[in-house]
Order: sequence, then structure tokens, then C-alpha cells
Amino acid sequence: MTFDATSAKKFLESYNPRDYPSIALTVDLVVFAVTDGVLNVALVRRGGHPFKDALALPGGFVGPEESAIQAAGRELAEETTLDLGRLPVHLEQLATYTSPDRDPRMRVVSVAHLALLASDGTSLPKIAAGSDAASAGWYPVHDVLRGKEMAFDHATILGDGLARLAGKMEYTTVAARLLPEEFTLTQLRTVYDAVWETTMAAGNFTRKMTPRLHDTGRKSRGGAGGAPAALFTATDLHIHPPLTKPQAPGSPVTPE
Amino acid sequence: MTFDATSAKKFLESYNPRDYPSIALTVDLVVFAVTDGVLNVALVRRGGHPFKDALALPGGFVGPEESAIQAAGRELAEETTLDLGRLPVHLEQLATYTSPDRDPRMRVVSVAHLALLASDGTSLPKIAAGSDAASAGWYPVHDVLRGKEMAFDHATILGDGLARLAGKMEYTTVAARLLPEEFTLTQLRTVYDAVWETTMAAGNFTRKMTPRLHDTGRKSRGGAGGAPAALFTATDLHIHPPLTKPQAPGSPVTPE
DNA sequence: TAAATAGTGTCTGTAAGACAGTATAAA
DNA sequence: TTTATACTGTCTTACAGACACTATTTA
Repeated sequence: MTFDATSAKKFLESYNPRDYPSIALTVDLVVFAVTDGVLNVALVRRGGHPFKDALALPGGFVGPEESAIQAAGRELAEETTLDLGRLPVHLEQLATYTSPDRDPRMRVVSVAHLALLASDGTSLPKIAAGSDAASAGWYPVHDVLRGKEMAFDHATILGDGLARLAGKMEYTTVAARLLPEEFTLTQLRTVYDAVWETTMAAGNFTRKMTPRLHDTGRKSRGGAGGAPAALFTATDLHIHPPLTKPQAPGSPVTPE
Repeated sequence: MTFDATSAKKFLESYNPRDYPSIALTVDLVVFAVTDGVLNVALVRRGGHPFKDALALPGGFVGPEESAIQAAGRELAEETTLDLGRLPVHLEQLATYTSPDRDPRMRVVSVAHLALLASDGTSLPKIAAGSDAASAGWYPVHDVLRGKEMAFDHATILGDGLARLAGKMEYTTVAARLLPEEFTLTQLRTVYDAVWETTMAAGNFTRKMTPRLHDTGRKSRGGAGGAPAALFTATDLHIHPPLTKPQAPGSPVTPE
């Protein structure tokens, strides 16, 4: 990487820090996990002003030597006390929120990330409150969004995170990242039902998904009566053509 | 927005500017337009180090009082000397690039945006070189990506921008944003061919797209022989189920 | 006319949606 | 046995892909 002192100086002239107020770079996390057929999000209850006592997304500052995704992974590890190196956690950048007045204290640019935690469907990972949070816990996503009382622009971010997940599930097997490494088709279908708030037909779901998954050959113990289901692992294959989320009634396909 | 001086002070304690080097917030623009069946991107030739003489995406700093998308719109207007208030230009956030060493001079966090300029297919909007650029012009996207000699991480950004556009064209009518307000189905098909580097069958394309567009009732003058085509305008409808980009041969649908 | 383009019709194969039926296991 | 679950089979309908054919214009 070659550049000389003159050009660096010229750059710093065009970028005069006096003209630009100090910018804080943060990450906000939209962390999802499924239990009992419900999609949950990890939220913290704010301990201080502004938005004291309101629900907020967990997050933190991006360190000087790390990228945003690295900061997101670090915060996630701190918060969940999970070993991210071993756990297959899905983490991706969502969007960046830059409105100058989104935080009344100073200019805070936040790179939101979407994280999917594996869960067996009956219990959720423990999460710990961060520095600025009084308490942390899991909340049903759809309920929270219908209530829409959140700190800063976090309701928007959460909505964007849900939309990203719901959309991506149409054409990828990313829903499997919300399940243990080996899972049954019924478990996977439960994830779709939870995120899309629908009820997928079991038979057709099996027929469509099976060619996109890898059959381990093993069977699950039938938990509550019924035949043991085959255990699958996810592949990184795209679903083509996509799985179609059932059209909401009243959303027209043809104009006028 | 209520917060007191104490909490603001506490926040500034947890965010100690001394611990965080000054951050420059910029936007980079991926500006697309189609001519003669080819997808083009607006690039500048860098005038100074680093990456002197290399191709780069246009961009600039985000002002203290504006959001990233506002900065992107402003830069786009300056660069193209287009009246964005009147022109139906599609502008959306793409992704944010935060690697600490992506710019050797200082920490530059760049929020990339995707812009689609309307074009009649035979000429491209004039673009002007910015401050740090020696010259600006249009370049064929696919050629540039195959060559892959660009400044900073701009080849990655350009690739992400193309992927975003190509993907979104499967399930929205966003391709129409690369055309004048009224367009024919052949023009629209040309856009798909240019972006996807395919050849869509004309008859089937008509059958699939027509219900998603609004027929103005008017007809285009047949330019070079042939029947006059109907003129359509775009709707904001989703294409459901999506238009499928023909599978590249060799990309398997079933695992193993 | 000839040539070029627009748009429709038709055939075929695949797959989605609906749902019945069968197999496997636990209580 | 009863019940619950996992899967498979079948039928119908929709539509994508391929492609022929007609219609409408310019040269």
C-alpha cells in the first residue's frame, strides 16, 4: 500500500475533523432464537437515560482495531457467554442507521447485525445484561413489534431484521441455523411457522425441503408418540425456485 | 427526548474519544445505467495516492447534519448534475464497509449505496469528476469485475451491488428504474439480459411480466420495423413467485 | 413484398397445493 | 388399542419453458 506524506496531508485537509463532530461507531444486535414455536429476540431493559426503562437491542462500541462484524461477534459472545468459535452461529450485517439525531447525546452510527442462535426448541441460551442495561431477556418478536415501544430507532431495526430473516428463508436454508446441527423436518417446519406466522402443510414441506438437505441416515427418538423422524443437516444450497410464503389475503398480485 | 446531564456525562465516560481514533464517515456510490444492452457503472479514475490512477467508486463525506442516504443523494446529484427531485432515481443502502485498514490514511467507514439511473438505452447521463478524481466515466460492469483492478475494497462493493440488483430483479420490478418512466417489454427484457448476462425468451417474458406492470394504453413508434409495442409503467408490486434467473450450468440443486 | 418486431397460442413437463392413506412408535 | 407423529402417494391445477404462428409496422 503505497502513499506518500503529501497525499495523506491533502486528504486530511479535505477531511477537516473540525468540520465533522466526533462520530461513535457502534453495533446493534438483532439476536433471534426459537422456542415453543415462537420467534424470540434478545432485548435489554435500559438502565439509564435516554429511553430509561425502555427495551433496546444489545450492542456496543466498535473497537479501534476491529471491523463491525468482529465487534458484533465479540458483543454476542460477551452477552451469551457462548463459545462462538465452536457454535455454528449465523451472523451477518443487516443495515446501518445514520440519522444525525437518532441518539440525542452525540452522533452515533450503528451497524446493525442479525444473529441466529441454535436452539433445540424448548430452551433458550442464557443472556447477560451489558453495561448500560438493567436486565436482559428473551421477548416474542411479533408481540414486541406489535407493541412497538422501543428505545431509539430499535423498533425499525428489529423490523428490518425480521424482514431479512423472513425473506432469506424463502430461498436459502438459513432457518436451519436456528436449530441444532442435526434436526428433523418437523423442527425446521416449526421455525418457518414461527417466523412467518403461518402453518405450512407438513407433507408438501417435506417434499420441497428434502432435496435441499443432507440426510444423516440417523433417526430421532420419537418423543411423544409417533414415528421417529429422519435427522438432517443443512447444506448451503439455495432453494430454487424459492419456497413461497403464502400470500397474505388482500395483497393483490395484479395491479389496479 | 428526555435525558439529563448526568447520563450524558456517563455515556461520554463509557465512550472516551481518546480510546477511539477519529472516524471518517463516507458514502460510496454504485451507480448503474444500461446502454446498448450492457450494464454500466459510473467510476472515477483516482488522481492521488493511494491507488493513484486506479478505478474507484464515486463518493464523499457524510455531512454533520445529514444521514448517509441524504449524503448519497447529494453526491449523486453533484456528480450527475441531475435534478434528483424530479428524476425517479432509485437509491438504496447497500452495505457498510468497516475494515480498520481499508483506507491506509485513517479509519474510513463507508456506507455504500446502490443507485439506478433511468436511461433510454442508447445514451448515458453525463457525469462529472469529483474532487479527488482525475476523470469520471461509464464502464461495463461485467468487464470491470472480470478485470478486478480497483482501488480500496471497491471491487468487493461493486460485486455486492451487482448481486443486490440481480437478486432484487427476481422478485421486484426494480429493473424498470433503469428505464424511462414509460417503457416497452422489450426494453425491460433488455435490462434483464444485460444484468443477468442471459437471453430471456421474449414470449414467456411477456406472459410473466405483463400482470406486474401497468399498461398505459399507448404504443411506442416502431423504430426499426416491426409492430409498435405497448408502453407500460412500473408498479411497486412484488413478483410472486419470483422470476427465476436461469440456473448456471454446473450449479447443482441437489446436494452431493 | 420483404424484413423486423410484437404478441398470442399451444404443447409438454414439472411441481405446488390439497389431502388421503400408510407406517412407526409411545402410552 | 389408541393416539400421535412421520412420511408417501395421488389427484388437480398452475405455470414455466419451448416454440410455432399471426399481426403490425417500416423499408
